[in-house]
Amino acid sequence: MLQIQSLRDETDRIIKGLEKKNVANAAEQVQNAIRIDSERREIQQSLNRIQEELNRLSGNIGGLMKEGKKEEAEALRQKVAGMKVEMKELEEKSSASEEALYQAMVVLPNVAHDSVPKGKTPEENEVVESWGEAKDMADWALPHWDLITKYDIIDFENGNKVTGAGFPFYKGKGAKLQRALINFFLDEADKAGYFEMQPPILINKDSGYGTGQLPDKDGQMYHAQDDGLFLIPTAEVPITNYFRDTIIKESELPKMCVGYTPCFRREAGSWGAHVRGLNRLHQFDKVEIVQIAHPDQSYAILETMRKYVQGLLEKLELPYRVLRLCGGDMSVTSALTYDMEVYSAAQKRWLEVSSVSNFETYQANRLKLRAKSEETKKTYLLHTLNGSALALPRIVAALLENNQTETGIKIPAVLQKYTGFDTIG
RNA sequence: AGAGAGAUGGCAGAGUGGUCGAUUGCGGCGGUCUUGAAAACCGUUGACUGUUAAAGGUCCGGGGGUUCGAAUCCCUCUCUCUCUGCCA
Repeated sequence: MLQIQSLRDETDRIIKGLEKKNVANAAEQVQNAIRIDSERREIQQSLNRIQEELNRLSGNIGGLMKEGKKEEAEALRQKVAGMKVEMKELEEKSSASEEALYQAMVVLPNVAHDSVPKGKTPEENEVVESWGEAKDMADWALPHWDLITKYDIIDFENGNKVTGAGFPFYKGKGAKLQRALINFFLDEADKAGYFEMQPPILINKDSGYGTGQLPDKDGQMYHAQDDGLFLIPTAEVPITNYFRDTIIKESELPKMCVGYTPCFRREAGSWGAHVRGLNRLHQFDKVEIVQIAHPDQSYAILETMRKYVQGLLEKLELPYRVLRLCGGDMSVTSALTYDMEVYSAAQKRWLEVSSVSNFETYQANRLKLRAKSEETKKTYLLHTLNGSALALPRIVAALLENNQTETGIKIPAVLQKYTGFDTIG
């Protein structure tokens, strides 16, 4: 959630940033929130004055009682009881205006960073970098959904039977490849200074709210209703929420964490021909990096995070490009997002394998994730960032497709010590 | 899952209706002393809101209630601990 303070202080910048996110009537919405807020503060102030008076008189009653002046105390008590009606009214007004402000604020997405290109569709994303050769493949080259059947390493049929669509079994060398990738990603993150965590994969409502999945995107998460818990869509949720309601020492910044988890997404209404095979699943594995940063450092850190992810793709020898997402393709909570896409020659398309974002204070505001300044002793909101490093299924798809020969699939050199084999076939 | 106890500031731990936002200890920070450090002593040390700054207001697990007044009484939810049961 945005901070009302920044709507007041930087109205124009906020409106511009929201317009880039294609918010309809951004100026009106912002002005409306500011208006509600100033009404809210007025009500708050009258309420505070009444409370002050009431506190004072109540104290007086106590004093009179002690001195044994019963009649005076009784008279005062009746006067105060009358004031409570007025206070009750103000309290109701106050909470109504708080609710109105919340409603006005919660619908606003994060403000796009200056560098975010305008645009509505993925076609308007900006390619900022690319690496490797996106070459064509021979006629005999197969898409991964045929390769996994040919080598019997991933089994959708039995996943269908046991659970349902989008819940495959990984088998034999397919399972080993998954395990190898997870370990490779975790080891690399460790070397880069990330602190490894194994978070819970069920989260409560407060956590879903903290990182922005709730209140409105609960349809994307699996819900364990009896217990009020949700299966995580990404490790971002538990790891970022680990820092919820905390005040971090400036000397401990930035916090760098990495975690491997399965991820669960209902993906309601997003199925079609282009999501065959591993391109979209209900359950998949991902290694996620999260950083908590000082506001002055977050954009430099965002760059190091994306370079880190690019390094992983290079070690895996996968040709990729980096996109700076346009306002219309970014998530609600993000201020700037880079997507990493790997080229799949056999599918002749780019596959998104990682998304690295800076959320600035949008999540931190809900999380109450703050630091305390050494100098001014004041608390301030931190910036949260995260990125996939990396999501497994599309990496597997790209590895299978790009490294296939007529007789088998070659395992990239860096992975061989993890898999224990150099070919699937 | 059953029975009981409990939830207070970074931590420990007082406080059962009236200057309690909260005694005290530890820790942290500043200072005195010291060549330096330790010890000792003195001071300081929660968050949110509000204001130019103040004043003021809110917060003692969450929510609701009683009362002129609640950390303190009542209801409810959540969580923790101990014992019993069960079990990777």
